[in-house]
Amino acid sequence: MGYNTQQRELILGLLKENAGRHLTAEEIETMTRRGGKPVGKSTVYRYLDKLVSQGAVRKYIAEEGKSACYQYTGAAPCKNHYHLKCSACGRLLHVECEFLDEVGAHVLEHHGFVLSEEKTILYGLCRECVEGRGQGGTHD
Amino acid sequence: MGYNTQQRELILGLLKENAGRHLTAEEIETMTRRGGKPVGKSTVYRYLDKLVSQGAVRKYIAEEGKSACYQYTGAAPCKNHYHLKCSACGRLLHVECEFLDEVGAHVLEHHGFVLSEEKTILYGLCRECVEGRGQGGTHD
DNA sequence: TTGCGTGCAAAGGTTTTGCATGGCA
DNA sequence: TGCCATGCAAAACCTTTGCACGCAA
Repeated sequence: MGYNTQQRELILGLLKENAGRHLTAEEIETMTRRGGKPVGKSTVYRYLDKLVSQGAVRKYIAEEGKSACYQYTGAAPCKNHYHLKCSACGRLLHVECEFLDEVGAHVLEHHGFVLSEEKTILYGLCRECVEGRGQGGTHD
Repeated sequence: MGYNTQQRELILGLLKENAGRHLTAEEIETMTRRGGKPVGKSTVYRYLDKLVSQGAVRKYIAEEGKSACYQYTGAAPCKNHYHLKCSACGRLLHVECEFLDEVGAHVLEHHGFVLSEEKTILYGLCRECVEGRGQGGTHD
C-alpha cells in the first residue's frame, strides 16, 4: 500500500486536521510550506489521487474549471451526507438528511444505478441567493 | 439580443441537429470545419456561453477536468430530466422520472434550496458496471 | 456608420507527465 | 539493494482574453 514518507504523513495530517473543511491541492501545498517541509505539487496531486482511490479522501469539483477540493473522511465515509452547491454565491452546503437516501434507493430500484453520495453534488440556489441577499463568493 | 451571423446560425443548427446528444465545444468547432465555414473556437465558446445564459442550451461537466458538454434544449427545457453519470464507464445516462422531482420539493422545503435539475448530475455506478460487464469509456 | 461579432494568438489556470534523484523497507 | 516516491520543469488540457478587423443592422 505504499511507503510512509514524511511528505505523506504531512499531507494526511493536514487533511485530518481539516476534516471539517475542503482543501484544494494548492492550499495543501501552501500549508506544507508553512509547516516546515514543503511538498511539491506533483506529489500532492499524486498522493491525493491515491487517497481518493483508497476511499480515505473525497474529491469535489466545487466550481467548474476551478481547483478540485479534497476532504478527509477516513475509512468509513459518513452516511446521509449530501452536498448542495449554490450556483449564485458558490457556497457548498452540507446536509445530513435521511430523505435523500430514498433517492439512492429509488435510482437503484428503478434505474439500476448505484448512487454515490460521495460524488454527487446537487446544484441550485441557496435560500439567501433566492431571497436576494446572497453573499457573493463565500466558498467552503 | 445580438446579431444573426453565419457562424451563429451554423453553431445553433448543429446543436439542434444533435439535440439528442451532447457536444463538446471542440466537437462543434470540428463540425463547423467540416460544414464548410470554420468557426473559431473563441467564437464557439462565446456563443455557447450566450446560449447557456439564454437558457436555450444546457452545459454539463461530464468528466471533471475534461471538456464541458452542451446540449440544445430550446426555450423550454424539459422537465423531469435527470442525468446519472457512471464513474466507472463514464457514460451519462438520461432519466425521465417524476420521483426525482420530489427531491427538488424536499430540498426546497427542508433546506431552502432551489434545485436545478439542469445542472445536477447524480454520480454512481450504472447497472452494467455493477454487474461486472461495464463497457469501458463509452461516453455520451 | 456604429458597434457588436469574429478570429488569431497568447495568456490563464489546473493537472499530468518525464526523468533524474532521493529515501523507505 | 531494489523499487517506489519525490521534485522540478515542461507539457497537456480546456477555456478565456486582447486586439485588430469584419460584418450586421
